Amino acid sequence: MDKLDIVKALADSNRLLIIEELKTGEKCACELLEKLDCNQSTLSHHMKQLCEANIVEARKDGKWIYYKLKMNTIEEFKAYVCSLS
Amino acid sequence: MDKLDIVKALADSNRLLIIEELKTGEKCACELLEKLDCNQSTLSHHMKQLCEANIVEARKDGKWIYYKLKMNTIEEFKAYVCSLS
DNA sequence: CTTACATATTGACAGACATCGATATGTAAT
DNA sequence: ATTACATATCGATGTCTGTCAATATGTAAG
Repeated sequence: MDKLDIVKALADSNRLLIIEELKTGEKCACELLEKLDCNQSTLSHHMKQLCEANIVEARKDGKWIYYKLKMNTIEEFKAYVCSLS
Repeated sequence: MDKLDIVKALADSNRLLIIEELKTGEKCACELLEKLDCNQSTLSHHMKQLCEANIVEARKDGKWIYYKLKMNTIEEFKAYVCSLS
């Protein structure tokens, strides 16, 4: 886990919203797109960054791609934040 | 606490280093400057951002300014990260 | 095989931001 | 008063990044 990659991936209002959505469970890209005020290509770009930072993982099912939070990484990041106090 | 402000303030390698330094306790700007590979004005700029995000607080003592982690904010941010899992 | 749909990629662009040198401000010592 | 030191601010610059339109790729249905 790279802390810097993670915080950089979090440092955007749309990506924080995406994470908020994924807290309630797996969602496909088109569901996420409905919640955000942005273009499809912009969403795709954000999902790529979240995946590359290992915060989110993707699963393909037919023509849909489902995303969910990657708990390993989140736990590691949580441990880092806890180490600050 | 604004999550976005916090993650944005964390999303820089020098500022992560600063936080790492402050984990061990209060330090003045010149001590931090020794640890970072940057200019004095750059450090000052980073400290301003960390203070404005309420991650760090400053205390003036003579000609020195001492910085330390602001635990209130860190605890709140920790609560957010914990809410993700 | 054609059409429709879901998602990714590319290229362009504007705004954000890290960095620096120069300078200003404030403080203490001589 | 002057000098030395600690820190902040300003202005300029180059790089990074969020955004979009256009296009490509992949998948399923008709």
